[in-house]
Amino acid sequence: MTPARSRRPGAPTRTERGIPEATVARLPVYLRALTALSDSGIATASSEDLATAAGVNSAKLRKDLSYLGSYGTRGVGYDVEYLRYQIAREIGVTQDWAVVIVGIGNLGHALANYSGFGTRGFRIVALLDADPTLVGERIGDMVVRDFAELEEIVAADRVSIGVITTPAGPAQEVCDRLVSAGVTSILNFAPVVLSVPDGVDIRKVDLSIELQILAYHEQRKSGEAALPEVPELPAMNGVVPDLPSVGGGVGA
Amino acid sequence: MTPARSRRPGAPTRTERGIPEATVARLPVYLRALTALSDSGIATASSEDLATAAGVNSAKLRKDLSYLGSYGTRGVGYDVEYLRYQIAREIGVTQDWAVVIVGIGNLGHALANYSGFGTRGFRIVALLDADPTLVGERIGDMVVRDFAELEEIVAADRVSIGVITTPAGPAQEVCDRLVSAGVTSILNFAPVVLSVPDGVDIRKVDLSIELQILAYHEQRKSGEAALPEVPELPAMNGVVPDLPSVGGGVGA
DNA sequence: TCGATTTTGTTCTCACGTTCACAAGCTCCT
DNA sequence: AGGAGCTTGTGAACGTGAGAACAAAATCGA
Repeated sequence: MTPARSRRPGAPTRTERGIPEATVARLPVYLRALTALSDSGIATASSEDLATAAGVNSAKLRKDLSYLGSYGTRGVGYDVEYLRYQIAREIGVTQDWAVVIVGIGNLGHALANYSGFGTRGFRIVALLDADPTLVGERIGDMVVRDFAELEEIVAADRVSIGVITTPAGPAQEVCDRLVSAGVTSILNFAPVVLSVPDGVDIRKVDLSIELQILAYHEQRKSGEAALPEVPELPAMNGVVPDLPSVGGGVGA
Repeated sequence: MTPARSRRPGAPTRTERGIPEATVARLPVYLRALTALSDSGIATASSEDLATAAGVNSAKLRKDLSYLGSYGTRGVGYDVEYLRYQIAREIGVTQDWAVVIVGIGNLGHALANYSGFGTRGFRIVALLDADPTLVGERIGDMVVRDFAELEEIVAADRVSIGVITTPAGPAQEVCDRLVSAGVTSILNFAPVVLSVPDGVDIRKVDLSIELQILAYHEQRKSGEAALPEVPELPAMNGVVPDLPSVGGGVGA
């Protein structure tokens, strides 16, 4: 029936021109590596060179790039400038994305000052906070505005990306406001699980989770199998060894 | 030959009591969810309740927990306090981990002020910077010290975790110093790929990469298939459309 | 022009991760 | 005491990701 239904059993389920998520997450790394090579005046690089610069192995890199198209030349390698442009275009950083930052505490401050937001392609159009004592403060060449102006700003500047740097408490409410104002991508630094409707993308950066993952591995390095030995079922209805309020961090 | 070599073909390759990496990354999330439930005075929770609080599905949660042992009760659920303690112990946050932060720019500042480092279990023992104009500055109840004192501090306080918040330039050098001083886990905020010897764990938090991943998905939302159309092979040895220095961000 | 050399693009296989579905086990009610 | 009703723990199926390996294509030298 379907003319060329070449869905082999083991083939990754991707929509037409869709790129696997794992690959998407690596494209920015390749982009940065290419930029570094370009700045060093290198015009052509093999997959091996690129892979080394990006910290992955070359087979993976070649496979990743193959999802974008055939941009290399066999026997030669990749043209650095050309590949850089193709990846940038695929990611979407050839155009500018308007970004708002909500929650101007320590972290919001740091991000606002982050020079050029680390990478071009993103333009901070507003710093917002609900605290009246913060509104009006100058940070770099921007002024903190009232969170109430959110909808207006999003509409005026076609903002599609919001960054949440509030404490955990108000984060969900802020998130809901962002979504209903029209923001469809959110980067969340607050230590909570946010729920968003379909169609809205959300990514999370969580400091204390990263540290805890490191701690897990650290624990099995020093003193192999030296977990604090504890009775297996000591206290189903009684006392549990004292535990400082781990994991509950609600502060920003 | 080998007595009980029960390596079934499809079984995940894990060493004795080793937990899959994907599961380890979720344990801190469960820990936080349990703490929230505990703070609400809830003593018992089903896998469904927990899964909702943690933002995952219940089958995954149950499987994750099963790697730790059988801590639930069929027909009832999990004792919140007890499970919380077991996870905390497994991760290693029942003990204190000494942490140094290197690079007291905007971000380092923010992390230093991060109340209780978001989560107990981690204790910042030093803020370090090589810039003499920063050394001596007070941040909260700490004073910025000279990076040259690193080795001394690591040895004195048994520091095993280092956080790098320098610009990209000095990051590898800082990393090398940390490693040779005895630090075996590193959390890197600098936008570079760091190389470390075996036995040292490294995790990376990269703001601009997160934004670029969001941009990728954003691009295929608005204007489906509306990638800027560009000739497929226009400029192997010629001009490439102008591209601001994307991905090269070296600022902190 | 032809073969040697290099390096990409792709196929194949295996490992890992997620989800379904259900038996095992616990509690509670009759 | 026994059965009904939940909920866990896990076996099995499925989907995604990683890496080895190789055929296809391009360059270069003779």
